Amino acid sequence: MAAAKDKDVEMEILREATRLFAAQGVEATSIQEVADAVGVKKQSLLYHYAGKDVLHRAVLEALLSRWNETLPRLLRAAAREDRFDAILDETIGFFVEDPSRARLLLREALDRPDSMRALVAEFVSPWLAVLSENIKRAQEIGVIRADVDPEAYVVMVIHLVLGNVATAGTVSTIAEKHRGTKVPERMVREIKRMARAALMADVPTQERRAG
Amino acid sequence: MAAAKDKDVEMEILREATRLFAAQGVEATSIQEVADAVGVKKQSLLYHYAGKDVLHRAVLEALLSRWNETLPRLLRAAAREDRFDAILDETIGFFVEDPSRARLLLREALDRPDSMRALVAEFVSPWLAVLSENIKRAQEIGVIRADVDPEAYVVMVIHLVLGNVATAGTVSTIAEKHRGTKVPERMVREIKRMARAALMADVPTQERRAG
DNA sequence: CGCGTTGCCTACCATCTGGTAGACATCTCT
DNA sequence: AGAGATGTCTACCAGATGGTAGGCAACGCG
Repeated sequence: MAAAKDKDVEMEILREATRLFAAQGVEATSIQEVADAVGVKKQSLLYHYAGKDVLHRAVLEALLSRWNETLPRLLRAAAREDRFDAILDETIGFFVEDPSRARLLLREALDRPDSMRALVAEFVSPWLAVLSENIKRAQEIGVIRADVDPEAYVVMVIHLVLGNVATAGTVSTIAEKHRGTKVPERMVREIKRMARAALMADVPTQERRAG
Repeated sequence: MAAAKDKDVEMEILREATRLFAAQGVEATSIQEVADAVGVKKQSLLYHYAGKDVLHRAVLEALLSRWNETLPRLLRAAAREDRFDAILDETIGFFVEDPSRARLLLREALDRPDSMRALVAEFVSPWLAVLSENIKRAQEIGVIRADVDPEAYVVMVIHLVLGNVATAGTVSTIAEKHRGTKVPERMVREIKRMARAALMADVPTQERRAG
């Protein structure tokens, strides 16, 4: 048995490496640890990924290629009518689906700012450009507040999503007994509310509490 | 020379450790490295701080005690009329003054969620309670939007500040040629604008662009 | 003066790190 | 069947890590 299972092992290594790198950081995770988690000897791992840096790159590439699969859906969403909620939902969903993604990216930004900048330039900038262009056009019509700084605004939303997902159950725990690793629904709701309120000119917020 | 300089060395160690821990993470920073940065032998460092964990704790305590010095000013600010801007300015200022603080806290949240939860409970929760209480009262008067979730809102603002400061020049670079380590003024402005817009019922934003 | 304390040092150590070399076994294709 | 590729392993290594043991000079103080 090879052809089928070989890929399985590589995928498994990638999955465990992603999890551990996200949880502890790349430097703090030994390839030994990854190998153990997969249930294989370190040297077998080194056969598939020639070095730690190779594994590291592979993990990032896997993450970003997944993101690139989501991008088209985002752009399609941008064309629809309720684009704002759709885009935000897709983005939040992507990270909530696997919080390791948020943690990994945040760590990358902290640990290797330069290489992160390159990744951002390649994978985020184009998407950012489209979004902020849309915002600018909406501003001209007056649908969106004129004082919004489009690029900066998008960055803010990214920080909201990444920060909340990555540190779910830590910073967020302040407001929640729920100490799980998942992002409390309450936080997701506030992200959306805030993102919308900071953008829209007046907006009758969809749900209105009895005040 | 002893009594005076001794403290100097300890402070110096603390400063360099803070910087390095923030930049690379605790696990990824060897005490050797810290000692070199201070210009002292590793064993001398180990004389002052019996172990790496001791040094680590000391760094965190130093940071949090600085924060506790800022707290009173915040609460005083909360009593004033323009409290919103004052509080936000103080908070942003605290982290911008030394971005290591933001990075360190973010790393702690990622690396040791449990110990971070404890720190949050001790140093953030009381302050959070006061703020959200204020927000709730303002909601009753109708000064603040009724759909704001006070605790969640404060957490969001924290994430905005921490995220932006910690990863300044990385995620934020998207929108800036300015690749320095400082937080672009543009981002600070958008944080404030967003925080305010998400909170206030209508708000004539202080500066209004020609639309 | 003598004696303990303080601060910094050299020397050393067990352990773990990423990585190499090379022995097997198995699977693939002619 | 036989040759080469493929995947897993044992054995090993040089270097770095956190930490210990202990020497030694300078100082404070009786």
